[in-house]
Amino acid sequence: MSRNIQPVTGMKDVLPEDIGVWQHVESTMRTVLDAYGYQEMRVPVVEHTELFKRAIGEFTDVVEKEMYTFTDQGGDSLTLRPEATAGIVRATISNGMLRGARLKLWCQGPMFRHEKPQKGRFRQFNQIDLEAIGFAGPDVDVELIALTARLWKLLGVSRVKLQINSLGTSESRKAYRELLQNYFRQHLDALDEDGKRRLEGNPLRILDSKHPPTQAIVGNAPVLTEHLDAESQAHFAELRAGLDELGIPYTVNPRLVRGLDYYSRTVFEWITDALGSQDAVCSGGRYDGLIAQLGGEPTPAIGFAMGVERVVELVKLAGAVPAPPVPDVFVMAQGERAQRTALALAEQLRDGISGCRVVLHCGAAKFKTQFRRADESGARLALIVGDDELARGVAALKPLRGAETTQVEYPLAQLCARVEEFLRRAT
RNA sequence: GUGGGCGUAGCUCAGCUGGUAGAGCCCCGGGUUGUGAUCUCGGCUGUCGUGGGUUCGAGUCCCAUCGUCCACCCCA
Repeated sequence: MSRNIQPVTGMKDVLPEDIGVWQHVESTMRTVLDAYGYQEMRVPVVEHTELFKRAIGEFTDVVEKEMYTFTDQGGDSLTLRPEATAGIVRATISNGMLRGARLKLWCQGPMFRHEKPQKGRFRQFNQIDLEAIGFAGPDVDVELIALTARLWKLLGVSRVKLQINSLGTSESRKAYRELLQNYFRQHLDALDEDGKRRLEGNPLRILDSKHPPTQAIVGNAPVLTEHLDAESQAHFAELRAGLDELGIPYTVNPRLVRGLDYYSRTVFEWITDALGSQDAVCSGGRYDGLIAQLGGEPTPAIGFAMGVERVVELVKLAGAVPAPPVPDVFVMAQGERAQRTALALAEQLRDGISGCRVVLHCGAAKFKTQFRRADESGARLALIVGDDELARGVAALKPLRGAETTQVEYPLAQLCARVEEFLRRAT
């Protein structure tokens, strides 16, 4: 056992027993994205390290200590993407897609962050990522959130709550930041280690502290939403009005500060109480400055990322997991000649009946075992090639798991018709 | 990166205060049976996570290390 090759820490296999939920989540999401006119695109898993440093922010946790960065054989510093927005934005610039365009894009795939794994947190995890580029909002902001709300509805997920906030423009945030620093400097003794460290680096995060003495101070701290520039305030008001109109419940959380530097104005987060301490299921926001910052022509945009593993977990908890497909016909045979015949018959069924799910039990197992496998497979019909049948050039058809055990034999020429007839009767 | 719990057959676990390993399920084979349920008989699998140490002797004690789970942190 110790000699076996271990999976890499924090990287999980998705086993067949779980794949149904994944596919359900993915296909439901696809349906929703189609309904809103979003187009899929695919971008590399690896980008130049520089891209993430510039997009996410050099002094964020993600960039400072969580990236999988390596030097390739050519001496370039490359990084496994820790999030998707940077890559998408880079792609729109690289491919000359901007130029005043209105882009509604999405992509899906694995992201990588070297964190310590725990419940709902992995080093390789999947995100569905969506970006609306070229839209200043706030109408798209509302639509984007409506899209996510629709997804929860279709997936039967109810234990999620929406929080929203506005960070203002980068200028007004800078001003607020100074205000906040001044306030906390007057209450230095109430801050814990983390708080003191953040005071210079990212004072907004102190608002999120779980440290009780810090929380007490936070209560009287200046509130971000009260220090927004006028335009951002109007933007935020319209966002709220839009959500109200669509009947999407939310709470304004003035302490909601996204961890990546590029956000401005609208930020939102769907949180859950069902997954332990990793409670963010889907979150995003507006990043009006990012594209210009990465060298594209100034373009407003908004997007979000959804943690697929976490959504899958929520769907499982809600019990809304669709049943896996069941074979139509289970073919069994014993002996070399019979197995060859069975193989041919199975092909005949797949040829003759479109979409027919045929499972073959090849091998030396006895019919007793094969019947058990057939039952376990959930198949409705068994097609048996035994010695008797072989000798007479026929096969036996037998309903499975029913009370009746009548065994009927058919000339092979009529096989497809008979099977089809049976399957039709069974549904 | 910091803390705590856990690491014994494919799976779930038992193994008291140290004396070189067990149960159930699964799997394989036989019997019973209206060939697939039930029942019954038999069988297989482990360097007890890894490496050191203490001891006449360690799954059981000590140290280290790795893995895993949960929390902090951070975030999807």
